Amino acid sequence: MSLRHALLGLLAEQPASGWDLSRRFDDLLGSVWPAGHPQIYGELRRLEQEAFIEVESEGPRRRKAYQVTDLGITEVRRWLTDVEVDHTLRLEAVLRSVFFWLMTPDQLSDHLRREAAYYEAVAAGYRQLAEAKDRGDFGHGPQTQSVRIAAEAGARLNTALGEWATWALNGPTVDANPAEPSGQTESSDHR
Amino acid sequence: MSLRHALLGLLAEQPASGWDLSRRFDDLLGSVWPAGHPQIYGELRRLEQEAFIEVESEGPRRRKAYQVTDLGITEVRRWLTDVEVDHTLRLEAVLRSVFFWLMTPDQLSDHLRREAAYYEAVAAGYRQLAEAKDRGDFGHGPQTQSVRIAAEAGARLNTALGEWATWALNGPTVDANPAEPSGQTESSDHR
DNA sequence: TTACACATGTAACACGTTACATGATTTT
DNA sequence: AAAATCATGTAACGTGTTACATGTGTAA
Repeated sequence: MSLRHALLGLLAEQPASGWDLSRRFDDLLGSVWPAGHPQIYGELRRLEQEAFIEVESEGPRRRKAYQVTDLGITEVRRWLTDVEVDHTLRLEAVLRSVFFWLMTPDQLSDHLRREAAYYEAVAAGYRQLAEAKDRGDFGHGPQTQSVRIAAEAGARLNTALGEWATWALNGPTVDANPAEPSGQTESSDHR
Repeated sequence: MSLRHALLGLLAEQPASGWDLSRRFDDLLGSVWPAGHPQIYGELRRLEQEAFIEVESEGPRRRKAYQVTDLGITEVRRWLTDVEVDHTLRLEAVLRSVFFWLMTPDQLSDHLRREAAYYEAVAAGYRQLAEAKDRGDFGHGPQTQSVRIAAEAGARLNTALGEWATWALNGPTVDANPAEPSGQTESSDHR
């Protein structure tokens, strides 16, 4: 039940309509938490009923902007501090890897090359976003900083996946060294 | 619709019952693709109806072991080679980071420390598994090798997340260097 | 005036989780 | 004899996706 808290969190920044929120999910959050507009509108209706949000204004073409109530703010904060993080992750790419032995070597290397390229491109996108934030292109408010942290995750995760695909491509059996030379995390390693 | 293909893939290794498959998801795949037993039994029924699998044997306490049919093998292979990978990922931890600004500095650093510890522990587990595979504790068959690759992903991803949390803890603003200096790609997109 | 972006919603379906129910075999 | 584990399933619910439906304001 993260969607409702995500919506509350976004509304804590500034009032927004279902449309706006839908956009923000597509642009920003979509890559870690996809949400289609039907789900968003539905959740907004429920959040309003439960008094976590209220209509702030009504605009042109029947746009309705919502804002969080105090109750809503309290609720996001409670979620952030008191509710255990759900660490479940869903990664089809890794699931598939368990079945790589069913592919021919040619199919597999083709696949891995595509994957590596994909992840590197995505990682580059996040790195650009991170740099823009660091340059101050979006100000230096606390919200911007939070997004900066999220972008860092996007960069690091996709970089890791790209490197993983490349590693797998070069035949892990040939290369005898394990997952990461053991040891603790030094700052920026690899690459 | 990855569950059915995952089931076919697991059955391609060896015949197994719903119970066995449920266990393998819990132990092995659960961390990248969770599936409860009700879903598994349901999917098995459908797979049997569609002739992708068939009952191999019936054991004690009405255990039913299934095996893949040729049609089933063809279907997993088709999935692996012809169906685009769904790159959607779902990571509550990263979603939350967008709302870190709603937490007090104390709450946040406490949170990040826990997160870092969690990911490091999980990463260590995967590294152990990887080492065991490399030592040949499970033989050197192609299936083992695929699992080795999956374990590598688990190690790398969780290491990356642990490092991310540590990085975030040390105040990203203070540390001026971006996500990873390396190459810059032309105005890249992400999504 | 036509097309496009804005804006909201419903309905049907697919997927996933939790709770409940049942019973057989093995271990203590 | 009781408890634990093996083993399968149903029902209800919650979440997420796709397709469909509708209409408004703005720019070409």
